[in-house]
Amino acid sequence: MGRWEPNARDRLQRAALELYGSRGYEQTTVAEIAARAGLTERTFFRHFADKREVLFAGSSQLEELLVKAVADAPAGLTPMGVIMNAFDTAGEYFPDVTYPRARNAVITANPELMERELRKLARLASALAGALGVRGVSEADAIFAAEAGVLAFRVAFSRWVSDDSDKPLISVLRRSFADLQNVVAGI
Amino acid sequence: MGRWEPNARDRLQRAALELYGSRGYEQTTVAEIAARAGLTERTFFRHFADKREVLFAGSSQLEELLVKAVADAPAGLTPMGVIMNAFDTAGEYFPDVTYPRARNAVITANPELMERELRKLARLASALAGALGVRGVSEADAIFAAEAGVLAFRVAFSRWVSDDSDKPLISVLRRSFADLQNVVAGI
DNA sequence: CTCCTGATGTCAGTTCCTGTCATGACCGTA
DNA sequence: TACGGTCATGACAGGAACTGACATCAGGAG
Repeated sequence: MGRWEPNARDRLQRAALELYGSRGYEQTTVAEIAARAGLTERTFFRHFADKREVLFAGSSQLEELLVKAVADAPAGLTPMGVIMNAFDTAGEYFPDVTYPRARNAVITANPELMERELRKLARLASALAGALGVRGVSEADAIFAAEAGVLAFRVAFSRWVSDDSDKPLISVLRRSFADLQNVVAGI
Repeated sequence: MGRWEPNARDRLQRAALELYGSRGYEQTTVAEIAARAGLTERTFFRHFADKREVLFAGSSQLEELLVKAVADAPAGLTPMGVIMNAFDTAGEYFPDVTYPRARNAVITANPELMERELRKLARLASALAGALGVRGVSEADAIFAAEAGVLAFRVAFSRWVSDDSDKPLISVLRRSFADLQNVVAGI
């Protein structure tokens, strides 16, 4: 596989996160990222579709993990139960808070990066709804359960990275789902 | 106010929607939009921050309307009740489906435009959560109620523009909120 | 050793977007 | 009427994001 210096993709991701974090996203050029990784601008765009995508390489892995968890969930659960069960497994996908925290700080600091984050989460919700559909859940229920799950996850993630107490993500997630259910239930 | 040919901003919006719709967003250049409106590229960027923003001029109006509805809601309602009440008034903001339908077709056809749409909805949710906070709702409850409301609205809007029966938006909205509540309630 | 494959480099070009200065229409005032 | 101020627009230059086309170069297969 890799000839030349290996792990070009990883080096680009690392260089981008460092530069976005120190200098800011807008003040960083793709040429600078590539140079720091010992590569050229053209090679950057062979690995990542655009300047934002370099921060979102792992999102498809998370999506696959969650979709698989939905598919493998035990029978007899409600749609929302399946989703909550799936996000429990996502808690293990984020063992340490330091890297997600650094990445989150960069993303929340820039509207363009937030846009991309929201797009990835929308794609995740769509994939989860599809996986629920395979289980026989109606399209409407699947969409709402998946979107509600992503909403709870998004809030939980935000709480998790901005909290100093180093609680595990899974406990924050459970609390988040409970809060959502309570609020939505209130007429 | 307006010297020269008036309504430059409107002309730009119209030209953009037409070209995005016929030729596609990516195949349309800003210079072409400006030329169709009888203006120059530079003037386009004086009216709109970027090539996407030209489709989202009305979103701040909707936000103001909904925030005001939250602020003016009767006392004694639950957070979710306040939000549902506010979105009822939004139904009147969209009397006719034809323009929203054309706009929606353009947006859903392009990922970059979808990103901007999601950002606008996230901003709307944040504003609504803030308005709930002013009413004394806790931050957690405010965020979940606002985000859940925007979720129900998003699904309702999507159903509304893709439905041929020309049901009024408000009835689709109520159905959407009810579906969301039912699904989220299920453990 | 030679051929082939695939990752990278080089270069030209388009488009988005911005800064800067010039222009010209409208308005108020004398 | 004349004149100056204001402000939307035009004209121009330039940076940076991205893309297509072609060259190059390391290593593996034969």
